[in-house]
Parts: sequence; C-alpha cells; structure tokens
Amino acid sequence: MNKRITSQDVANLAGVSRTTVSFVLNNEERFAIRPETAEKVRAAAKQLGYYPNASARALASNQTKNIGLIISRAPQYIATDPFLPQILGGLLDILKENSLGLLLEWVEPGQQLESYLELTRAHHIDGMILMTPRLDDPGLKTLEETDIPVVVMGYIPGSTLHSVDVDNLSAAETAVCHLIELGHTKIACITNAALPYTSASQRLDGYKIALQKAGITYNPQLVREADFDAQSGYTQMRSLLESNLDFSAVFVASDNVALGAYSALSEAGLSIPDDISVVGFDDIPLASFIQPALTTISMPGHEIAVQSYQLLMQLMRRDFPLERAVSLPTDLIVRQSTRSLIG
Amino acid sequence: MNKRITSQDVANLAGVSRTTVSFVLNNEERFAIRPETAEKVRAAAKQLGYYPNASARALASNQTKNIGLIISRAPQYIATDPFLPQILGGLLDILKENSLGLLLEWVEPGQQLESYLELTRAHHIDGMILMTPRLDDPGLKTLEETDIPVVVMGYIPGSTLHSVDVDNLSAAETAVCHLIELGHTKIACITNAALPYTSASQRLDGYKIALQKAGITYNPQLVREADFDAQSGYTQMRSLLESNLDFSAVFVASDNVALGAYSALSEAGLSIPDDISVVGFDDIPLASFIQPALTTISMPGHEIAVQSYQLLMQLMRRDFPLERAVSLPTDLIVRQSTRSLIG
DNA sequence: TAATATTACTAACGCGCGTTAATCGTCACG
DNA sequence: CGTGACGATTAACGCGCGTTAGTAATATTA
Repeated sequence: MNKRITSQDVANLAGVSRTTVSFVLNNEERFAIRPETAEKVRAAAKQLGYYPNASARALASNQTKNIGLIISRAPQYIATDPFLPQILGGLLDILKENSLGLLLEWVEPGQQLESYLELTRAHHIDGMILMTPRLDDPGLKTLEETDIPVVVMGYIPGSTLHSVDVDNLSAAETAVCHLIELGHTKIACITNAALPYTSASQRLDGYKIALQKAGITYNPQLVREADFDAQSGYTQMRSLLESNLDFSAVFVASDNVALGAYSALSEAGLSIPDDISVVGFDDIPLASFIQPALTTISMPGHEIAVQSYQLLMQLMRRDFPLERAVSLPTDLIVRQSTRSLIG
Repeated sequence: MNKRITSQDVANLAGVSRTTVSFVLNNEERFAIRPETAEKVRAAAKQLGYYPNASARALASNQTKNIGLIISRAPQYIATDPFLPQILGGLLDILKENSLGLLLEWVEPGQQLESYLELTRAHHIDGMILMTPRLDDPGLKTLEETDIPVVVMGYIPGSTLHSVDVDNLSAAETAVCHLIELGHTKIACITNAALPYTSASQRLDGYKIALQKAGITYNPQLVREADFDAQSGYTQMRSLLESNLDFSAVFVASDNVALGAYSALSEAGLSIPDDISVVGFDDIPLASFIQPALTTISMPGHEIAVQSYQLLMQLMRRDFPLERAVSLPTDLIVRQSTRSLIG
C-alpha cells in the first residue's frame, strides 16, 4: 500500500519543521531560509517523491489553482463543435504555463440559476470563463452580484460582467458587405444558433445593418436559424431552397453550419460560387480545405483564450482590469466560395 | 463581503449539530435521522444557500469527485482535433449525471514521466483517462506500478493498464479491404499521426495486413505519416503526388487529415473518386457533409467515452473489472469518395 | 556588558468537512 | 422500580497544509 507522503514526512527526513518545508517549497521570500537548509528540504522532497496535496492546500489557502470553463450548451452540441478545441488548446497552453488546472463543465440552458454558484463554491475553482452565453440566462444576473471572478466569452449587452469577444456585429456586417460589393443584393442568412445566444443575434444584426446601409430591404423570410451543427445548416439551407425565394448569396454565421449548407446546395445541383455565393464565420481549421475553400470571418480563437485568461487573472488578483469588455479584431478571409456578379 | 457559509451555520440555524447536518446532506442511511429533523436541516441549507466546500470535503473524505482527462499531445494539435469534442461531449454528459467533475490536462510528449503522478497526487482527481497514448511514453510503466485508477483510450500492447479502444487494426483492414474489393491494387496510405502514437501504427498495420491478404506487395514508398491536422494531410498527399508513383486509391487514417488530402487532390486537378478513391477514418461529424461525402470508418465516440467512464468507475470502486481491454466495434460507412474499378 | 536588532526556525491554530465513539433520552420488559 | 436495548444526536478527532505569532540563537549597537 502506497502510504501517502505528507510534508511532515519531508520535514522529518530533512530534520526541520513542517513549517520550514512549506516555506521552502512555496518559495516564501518573506522568511529567510538558509540556502543549505532549503537544499536539504528539496532533496528530501525529491527523495520521497513528495507532491503537496491539492485539496489540503486549497482548503488552507483558499485557492484551488483551478479555473472553470463553463459551456452553456447541451453535450450533443458540444460534440460537433469544431471551434471548441481551439479555445481549449489555447487555454490549456497558457494555464499549464501558469500551473493552473482547467475544470470543464456544461450547464443546461434552463437550470443555470444555481449552477454557477454551486460551481464556484462547491467545485474547486477560483474563477470561471463562460462560453456561449445566452441572453436569456437568468444566472448571469446572479453572477453579477457575487464577487466571483468571471469572464464571459461573448458580449452580453447591459451586463456588468467582464467579457472578451470579437465584434460580432461589425464582423458580420463586413461579411455581408463583401457580398454586396460583389454585386449581390438578394442575400439570405442562416444564423449560427438560436437567437438567445448572443453571438447569433449579434451576427444577425450585422447582417441587417449591412443590408440597411446598402439600401436593401430586410426580408425576414430569407433568414433561418441553425443550431450549431452541420446537420442544422443542411436542413435550413434546404428550407431556404424550398421556399423558392430568389437569392444569389447566403451569409452563414458559422463555418460548421455552412458545411451543411454546402451539402444541401450540392445536393440541389447548385454550384458554389457560380450559382450561390457563401460566406461563413469562424474560420475553422477545415475552412481552407473544403471545396470550394470557404470565404469566412476569422475568429482569433487562441487570442480569445489568452485574453480571457489574462482578464480572469486580473479579476482573481482583485486588480482593476483596464477594460471591462475586450474586443478582438476579426478578418475577412476571401477564398473561393464567393463570386462577383458584376462584369 | 459574502461571508462563507459553512455547515456550522446550517447547523446553528437548524438547531442541530454539524454532524447531523453532514448526515442529512450526505443521505447517510446508516444513522437514523428523524424525518422532521432532516427536513429542518434541508430547509436551513436552502435558506442559507449552503454549498459544501469541495476542498474540505475532498480532504476529509479523500475523494475529489473529479476525474482527469489527460491528452498527451501539444496544444496546437489539440486545437485542430474535430474528434475531441465528441469525447468531451460524451464524458461531460455522463459525468454530470453522476455529479463528477472533469479536469482537463495535457502533458507534453517528453515529460510525462512525473506528470502523471503529480496529476493525481497534486491535482484534485480520483482517477484518470489517458487520450492518444504513445508507445514510447515512459510514464505508462510508472502508472502501472501505482494503484491510481487509469483507463487508457487506446490500446497499448503489453501494458497492464485497462483500456477502451476500437480495434484499429481490423478497422483499417476493413477500410483497405473495401478498396481492394472495388478493384484497387495500388493503394497509398497516409497515417493519422506519427507512429509512436499507437492508433497510427495499428492502423498502418491494418493497411499492411489487408494488402498481404490480397497478395499485394507492400510498398513503403506509398506510405506517408501525417500529423493530426488537415495541413499535414495536404502536405503528405502532395508528397505522394509528386513522387510520381502510380496509385488509384488512398487510405487516410483520419478524416481530418483526409480533408487536407482532398484539398491537395483537387488542387492537382484530380477528381475524387473518379481519379482517386479515398477512405478516411473516424467519421467526424463533417464527413458526410463534404464533397464528395467521405467513405470512412465510424468511431463510436460517445460509446468510447461512456465505456471509459464505466471502466474507470469500477477501478475507482476497487471492483475487479470484468475486462481489461474493452474493444468497441466500428463500421465502414460507404459514401461517395470511393469508386469501383471493376466493370 | 547589557540592550537591541537580526536571522533562522518552530509551535500551534484554523481551513470546512467526514466520521467514530460516546452520550442522552425513551421505552419495553421483568 | 431498575435494567437493558434501542433510537437519535453530538463531541471530538483528523484529513494535509498555510500561516501568524513567537522563540532561540547570533550579531550589532550604546
């Protein structure tokens, strides 16, 4: 039986007190430890294979050294999200550098109410990052009233919570504007998700504004709501095609959804971009590899992760963060899925 | 300042002792608590918004109620993995049902040695699931010698660790066999990853065996090693094309990599499946939506997650698991990327 | 040389909870 | 009325660690 090795064991072996062990291993500069003593302690720790117990440390120090990534989306929608790994990769990278752990959770839309509190108090996290927030999430107000460090990936209008996001609205506007510049006037839209998701409604707003600025009348019949995955993109694109409405381009507010749309268009015998131009959103890794390569808006996934982390750290340190809402730039990546109607 | 609410507060409000509170909230059947007392306690807890502190509970009970998912791969390769979300979705789902948390970690290939031990002892996990293990991982032997509950997603020959995996070898064999049945004899192969990754070498072996059984001589020059992402698939497919070797089909041991291959083939003016047939592996969600829809091997991602969880739970309960290595079935999904040369 | 500062370390408490052993009724039985 | 059994509850310890207040030993100053 592998008996647990405690700091007391290290102390005994090194011939010092447990306090000294603690000071040495935590590099407590405030207390002067003679270098040779410190070395003795370190040697003993290594010899015994000592790893401080995280639970005990968390209890004593009131810091878990873990942060939580909370996804307010059901698992089946998590499973098909090709963007999630980018966030995870970025987050895992920077967290490891700083010796922090990442606790992943999902909360079902409907019982976020208590979830958030339980997550911080009950689970072992010092702060949390909220992915894909919903406008209709009642738990967000609760969170505002606590002093739990929270960063929202996505912008919530009117919320006092700190956030990191791209400017979805103007990015969408840019995307649609690109189509308009190419001469398209009849432009459909498939959202990335249901409208309570802030990113979905903001991208739809960008679509509307681009139309408006170009003097094109907004036609709600040309709009469909998808649901994160390619399957919903396929379904909604078919719905658009079956409506027999005339359009020469479609703005799909998610690459993943756009791939489903691709499939529906291909099945209908329509060519991209000859018959229909498509602009996506996210620039998922596969966007440049599909045929035709997808014109899209690039999301700085890694940067979003890094900025979220940094903002969260400031909050956890009780610094006054400089910005309440960090907004990151996006780029229009023009590839082969859009075509000019002019000339 | 939100003072922390402890079980003592609940006890005071309910007019009972802290012990009673603990018994009630943990549904301790062994001690008979009068129903009205239990109700008083529960009411007090609700009124105060009490959430037991996980660190303290972990320390006292020696159980963290968290499990770790360990990915032995660098973050940049995590970021482009479209299969990871399937595992995560499945795992998150079942873990939530059982009130467990999921701690995500990556270890860099090269310093797994101590990582694993530190992860369990230092971090807050009761057991761990290892993703994408490498044959050359020295830390695995260390793990075998401990009594830490570990489940490996992927099969490690000769290891005593418990594992859940598909039969990569025969699945790959099936895939290549499909090509052979269609009349292909000159079949190239692009692996999903470098060969130290067990899944990569096993799939390559399946490829070899299928050839052998069909009496086709194995030609190493027709084999390339990719590196998880589509970019590497593109690169390796170009390398194959530039070799000027003759082949009519290619087995790409990862859909993600296959998409890169698609791109290279398209760029070279070759048609799938008219000029080249392609079979992938994984059946990522997008496989059925790309053009042409990819013939591939379906991985039961959700089932892998569920089985891993169940096996891990048995180990954590110190049950004797019935099977040491769970092997899950795969299916060949024939779509449009393969074509018969016969007739 | 006595008083004070400095260095190097330690004793001891508390974090919030699970859990065992003990306590305090209460009731049945002889 | 005393004894034992049982049901309901609690006092008290320990989990492993961080940390404050303190001690002992040495160095510095008046």
